[in-house]
Amino acid sequence: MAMRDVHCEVEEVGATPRGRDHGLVWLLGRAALRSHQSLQERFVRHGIRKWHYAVLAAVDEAGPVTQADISRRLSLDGSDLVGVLNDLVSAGYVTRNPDPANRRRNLVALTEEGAAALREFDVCVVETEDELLATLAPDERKQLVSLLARVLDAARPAGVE
Amino acid sequence: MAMRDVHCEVEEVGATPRGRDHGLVWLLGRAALRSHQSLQERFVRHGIRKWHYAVLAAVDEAGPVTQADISRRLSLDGSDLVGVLNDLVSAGYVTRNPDPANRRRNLVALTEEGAAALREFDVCVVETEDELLATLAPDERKQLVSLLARVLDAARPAGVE
DNA sequence: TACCAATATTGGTATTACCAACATAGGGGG
DNA sequence: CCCCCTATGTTGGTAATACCAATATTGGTA
Repeated sequence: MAMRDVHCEVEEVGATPRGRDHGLVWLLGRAALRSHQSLQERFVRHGIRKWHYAVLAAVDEAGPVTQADISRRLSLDGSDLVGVLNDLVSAGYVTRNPDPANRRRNLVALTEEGAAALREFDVCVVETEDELLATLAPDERKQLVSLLARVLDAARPAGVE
Repeated sequence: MAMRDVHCEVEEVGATPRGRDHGLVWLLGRAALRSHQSLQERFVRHGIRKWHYAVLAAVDEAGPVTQADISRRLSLDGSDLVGVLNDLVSAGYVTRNPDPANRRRNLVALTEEGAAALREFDVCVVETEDELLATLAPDERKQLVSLLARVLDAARPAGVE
């Protein structure tokens, strides 16, 4: 890795954050990593990963949708969605059929088994969140979620949903 | 991927979270991803990635330290640290010399250039955090950081630092 | 001395996010 | 109607990350 020479003058920065350990980006990254691992640990017992759950939930909430819709809604690359759907179809959790109105599109719909499985998987999410937020009071949980949602809205590129 | 059959009875779960979009794990993951990308975008102009910054900061704060110390302090795998240090040594940002007191260990120390570069890189972090937290009031920023730190402390396996 | 633990290093793997290319199909303007 | 442009789904590849296994060297210790 070729590191570029540092040539800028920096004598008046003064904004050096004392306690770099507590930077927001750092904390976000570690918290996300741990929560993700904790959730995946539960999902793996059901043979799924987080995107399987996210796609199931999206199809459940939006009714029969096209893959492009799911992709946009979840900010999941279309090519990655294909693999996830292959798994979900194999498991019998969703159906994927061409849209008769527009034969480019596939309509993805939740099956009975998919709906039942989704309720199972929801438990994993609830358990993980309870574990993570065990030390927080209920109003603090709401505060954290609210603050994170606002950060995400601000960081969103341009009016995506 | 072989998905296990869902056989458990779920009739009394009732904890299905309405608004799955707003689950903590989901929000954490997306926020971390976006903030990480925003930071990396700035770091890449200096030819570094986040671990280079983290290691530089750790060496700066802890004085000359062994690689094992850095590894534990940052929860960074020792093998990954080797590569990061190779880059930092090549760039002249740190020195890595055997500890005369214990020849298994390497002592990593910040150079003048490393210290100057670190101050440069700090600007990237400050800019990224300002961008992410632009919509939050100062006390909300502190609240978010505080809540995240508490979540992380709770999720920490066992007395690490 | 002989065994065990710590350290640094090499190499490999799995996951994730993303990108490029492509074939197919729709829609719209000439 | 034909041509162009876009949207869609699909395949394949890449970079970064996190982690794990094996090893050589060294320290400490029973």
